[in-house]
Amino acid sequence: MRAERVAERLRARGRRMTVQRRAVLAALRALGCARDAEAIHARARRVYPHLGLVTVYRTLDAFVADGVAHAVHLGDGRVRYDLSEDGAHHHHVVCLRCGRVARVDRCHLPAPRRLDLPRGFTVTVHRLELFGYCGRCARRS
Amino acid sequence: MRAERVAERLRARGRRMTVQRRAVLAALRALGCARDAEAIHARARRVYPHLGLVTVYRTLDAFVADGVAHAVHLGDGRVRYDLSEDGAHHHHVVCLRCGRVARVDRCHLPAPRRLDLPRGFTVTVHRLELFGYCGRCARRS
DNA sequence: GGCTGTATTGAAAATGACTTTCAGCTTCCG
DNA sequence: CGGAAGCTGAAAGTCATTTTCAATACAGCC
Repeated sequence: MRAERVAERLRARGRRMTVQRRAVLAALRALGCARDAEAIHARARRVYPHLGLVTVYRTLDAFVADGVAHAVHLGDGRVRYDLSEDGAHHHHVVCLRCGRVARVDRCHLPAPRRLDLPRGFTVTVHRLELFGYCGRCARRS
Repeated sequence: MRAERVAERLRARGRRMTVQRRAVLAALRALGCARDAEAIHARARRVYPHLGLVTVYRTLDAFVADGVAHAVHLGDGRVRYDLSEDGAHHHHVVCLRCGRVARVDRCHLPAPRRLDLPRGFTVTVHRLELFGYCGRCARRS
């Protein structure tokens, strides 16, 4: 998603596009897969060195609320973020040894109506995270 | 899993069974689906009122390490726990409105070899969480 | 049934990932 | 351009969880 497209989305919700937010956007784009606020902060500072970590948190919240990014929860107590790409819902595989995270592009979950859910429940979103070993770590262990 | 079976598992790893751990085990059994440390603490105190929250955290860690319980991550910044039942791997559905959590018993994920993973990756575990609305909340919104 | 080495416990303090507060600054609608 | 409303950074605050530490209690061994 280009900066101007993101700016539009933000404005549509009464938010503003700022230098800081552009820096965070650039960092998200540059880093790629599921990075946490600190990594994003560090990277964004290359573009805008005065950027505060607090601003990164606030920007990421805004991005998620407006559908520009989405949060990834790997269960290690910190939230990671991915830029939303149009239509491409995806998941992640995490190496249990080195922590590397990679994308899994196709979503293999059966349609919600085919899951046998407890009575009454309707499913609108799901999260799937895979854990295992990357090639390099598998060879070593 | 009965208390004595749990005691064996703990001892097999050089750990001990204590009154406190029995209380946590009873609480896990009584509460059922995916409850957090605080809820478990509150419940376990009915049996052993002096029980400290710290002990609950430590006990849950031990249980998870020894396969007596497992952690459930719903992405709200606190970890929940389920007692392990023999063989029954399951997932959860969470109501986005009232927060109710229910079990989804069958696991619908294709076999790992049928997932197209990034090259080199091997998957050993996965986590799947579903989100949507329970019958009561769906009716109201 | 005691002894004893070591795991376990609870209280208090520490940690770490966020969140809030607040005064000053910046966007952007008009 | 003007100014209301959104944003920013620093410092302080939350909150779930972890660590520290001295006292206690399991459990294998006489």
